[in-house]
Amino acid sequence: MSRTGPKRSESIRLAVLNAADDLLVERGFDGVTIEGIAARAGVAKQTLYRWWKSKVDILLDTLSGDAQEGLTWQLGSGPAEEELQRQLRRIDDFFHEPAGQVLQALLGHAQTSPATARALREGFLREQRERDRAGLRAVLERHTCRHMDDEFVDCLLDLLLGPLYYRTLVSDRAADPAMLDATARLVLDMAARAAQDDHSHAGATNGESLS
Amino acid sequence: MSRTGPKRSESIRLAVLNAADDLLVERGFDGVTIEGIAARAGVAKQTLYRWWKSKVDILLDTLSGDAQEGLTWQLGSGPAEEELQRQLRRIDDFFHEPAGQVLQALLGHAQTSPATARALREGFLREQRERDRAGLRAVLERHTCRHMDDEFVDCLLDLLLGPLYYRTLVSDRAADPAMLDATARLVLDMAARAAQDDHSHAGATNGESLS
Amino acid sequence: MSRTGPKRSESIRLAVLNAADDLLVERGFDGVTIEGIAARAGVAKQTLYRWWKSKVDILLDTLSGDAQEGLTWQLGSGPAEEELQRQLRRIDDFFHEPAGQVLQALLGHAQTSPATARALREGFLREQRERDRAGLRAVLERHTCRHMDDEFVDCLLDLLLGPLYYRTLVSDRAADPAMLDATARLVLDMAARAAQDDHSHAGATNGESLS
Amino acid sequence: MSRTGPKRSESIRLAVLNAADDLLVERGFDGVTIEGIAARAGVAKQTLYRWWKSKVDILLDTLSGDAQEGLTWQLGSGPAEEELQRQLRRIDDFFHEPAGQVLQALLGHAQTSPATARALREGFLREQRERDRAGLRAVLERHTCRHMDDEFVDCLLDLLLGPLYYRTLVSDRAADPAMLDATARLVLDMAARAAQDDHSHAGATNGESLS
DNA sequence: GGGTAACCGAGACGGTACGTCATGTCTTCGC
DNA sequence: GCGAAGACATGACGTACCGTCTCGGTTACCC
Repeated sequence: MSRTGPKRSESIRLAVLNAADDLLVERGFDGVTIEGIAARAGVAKQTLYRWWKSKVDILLDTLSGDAQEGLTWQLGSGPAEEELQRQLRRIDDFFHEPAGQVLQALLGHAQTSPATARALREGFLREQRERDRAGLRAVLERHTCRHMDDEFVDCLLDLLLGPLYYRTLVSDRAADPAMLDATARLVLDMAARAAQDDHSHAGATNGESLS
Repeated sequence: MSRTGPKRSESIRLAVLNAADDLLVERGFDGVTIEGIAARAGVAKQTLYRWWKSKVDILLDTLSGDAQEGLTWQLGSGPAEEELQRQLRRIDDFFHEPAGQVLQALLGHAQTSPATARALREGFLREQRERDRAGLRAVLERHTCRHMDDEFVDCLLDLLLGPLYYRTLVSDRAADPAMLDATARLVLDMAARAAQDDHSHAGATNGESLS
Repeated sequence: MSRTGPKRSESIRLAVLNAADDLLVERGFDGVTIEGIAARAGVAKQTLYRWWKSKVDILLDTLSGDAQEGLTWQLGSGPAEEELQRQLRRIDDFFHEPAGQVLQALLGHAQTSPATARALREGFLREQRERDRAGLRAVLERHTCRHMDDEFVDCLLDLLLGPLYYRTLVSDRAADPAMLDATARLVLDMAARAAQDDHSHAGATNGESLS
Repeated sequence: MSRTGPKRSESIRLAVLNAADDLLVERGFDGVTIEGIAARAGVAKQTLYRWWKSKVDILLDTLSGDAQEGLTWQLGSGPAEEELQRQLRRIDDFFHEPAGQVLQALLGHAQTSPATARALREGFLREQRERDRAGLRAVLERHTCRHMDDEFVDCLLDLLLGPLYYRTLVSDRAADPAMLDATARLVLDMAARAAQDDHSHAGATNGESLS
């Protein structure tokens, strides 16, 4: 006894996501309004409220489509250091694309909106963390010929991504290629060192392996 | 031709800053409104507009007073590693205080407001960077017995602070003490390595010294 | 070339009329909405639009069924004055029944909606006027033993019903029995007087017979 | 400790009342919307909500200014019958003026809105009743040389005005001059008769004097 | 009995107006 | 003449219905 009646219009969904995206790029986060999206998408406000809880919800929806590809690890066969550097540059580039600006705006809003923070972290950021973990692990394991457990990879990810995000979100100084390269190298060094320590205590916890 | 009449009331200024601070903690950034501040401070809206350009301007004003102390380097005589770790923990703690929440909120708003970004960076963040640079340089120079030029210290600062800010702003996972310690150690390692390289090419640029 | 398929459901029609009636009594005219009727009757909006043009149309439909009986003249064999008084009280009672509230609401709406006014007058009110005319004429002719022409009866009807409707629609003071009785008596007096005049000029127009 | 700040703008008040009046005449009661009034008066919605509770409240406000004059008794020195007839015609004319349409619309709305009904009756209608009572009493007392108590005059007012209002609100047949004249005469007759009865029982109640 | 209409519930959709809230400017008055 | 109180135009908010439309599912008639 499934429900009857017309089905949700996919074309409307896309029009809305595009309108939101466009407005964000053109006018910034505060320039994105429900009324503006509705007007630009040629859609009734009620239609927005029917399918999304808020404008943040709409922007989150644009992320799932657009951001994935821009942040995916494209692994090659080069040296580990190059691979990491390449990925850092991809992330840096991503923040200059529309999808990246959406992410940046949402990260900004998340600082003051617990609901946004929660939604972002449990949704996009969790998935992205998984992609990043897999990507970094692949690089590290090929580099060190060792298995890396999740906690350790997570920690290295923080070290790897932290400086780049810091510059992007806090300093807004263009991410310095040299600094990115240094970051990549430090992380590899640390992984290598940990791998050596691994001979004796394989199952070492994150905390111990760092000390 | 100096102006006459009553002078700006300092007590009003403080009442306003406190009201803004309180509202931010209680209701978040969007809960801070000009009208709300005026009502809570028992002050007319026009008085706010007379002395501040916007609510962001008010919050920036609270930073200058409150945030400085919370983020100042309190140098001791311990090993460099401990000094850095201590400072990282201080920063981490700071973000849980009201002043830290103001900074976090402003950083968030800066993601989508160029005006806020500019004001924040040219004001508070620039000064804070100077304090951080001086603090870190002092630790490093005592540790390595070498002079460090600004660009290099800046780069190390990004590496030192990046992961902590990343966790705070992006992941919101409580900053892991082990990770903070690892960060501190990596930065010291890198500084030490650079100091050794320094024998031959003292004036090396940032980029070269990292390669 | 007769059509095929299921026929209009009478049970739905009744459910709709009842729902409309109930809503009107419970929530007043503005509380009667197409959506509300549909929901309460367990019916799709489209079904309403298929059979009725508007909510006013629905309410008009309830009148034809319910109001007729409440306003019918039940002639007895008593003195004319009592007959008229009885009928005035029946009308007064009617306005306190649900059907009477529907009529009152529609009369109200008709003040500002030409379409409603037209529909009401060409439908229910015209029929009611005919019933009233027949009823009053019967009473008067038995009382005066004279034929009354339509125009004169209509005029007397206005005099008879006017004060009651005025109180109901304008003053909302409970219709005073004494006033109703006085009204009835005045109308009879006037009819009697007109009947005397009638000896000489039988075909006198309404206007003349009143002067 | 009186309040300070700018005072309510009278020009805005008038602009609003005029806009409401105009819209009512042009587009009918449902065509009068808060947004429409605001737009036409060149005023913010908030300003309307500041001073009036609803659009009905605005229309009620227009009545106090405009309707008074149109419905005032202008007593002359002619025979009582002429005086009453003249007043009835004035009322009839009034309903074709804008102010009369406002009253008609509000009377209509009052049928289904207890709040409107209450406001209208406790405000405009009560005052109008007092004017009418004074006017009719003046005519009757000059005519009969007797004092009339309020209840009796009220009752005669219902008889006098009822047919006219009935035609206006219910039938919408143009008010027939002959009928108006007959109404006036009947009321005078009744007053005269009551005046004769008055010799014996001066303080008779309304009910008794009618029986 | 199988088409073939129409009926019917459900509800998506573009709209209009609602009443509320905060904005930033302007005006008035009291100290 | 400063500063409070607050009126004002503006514009987005989220809600409620409007009237139209598109779906499936279900009758009921007709061949």
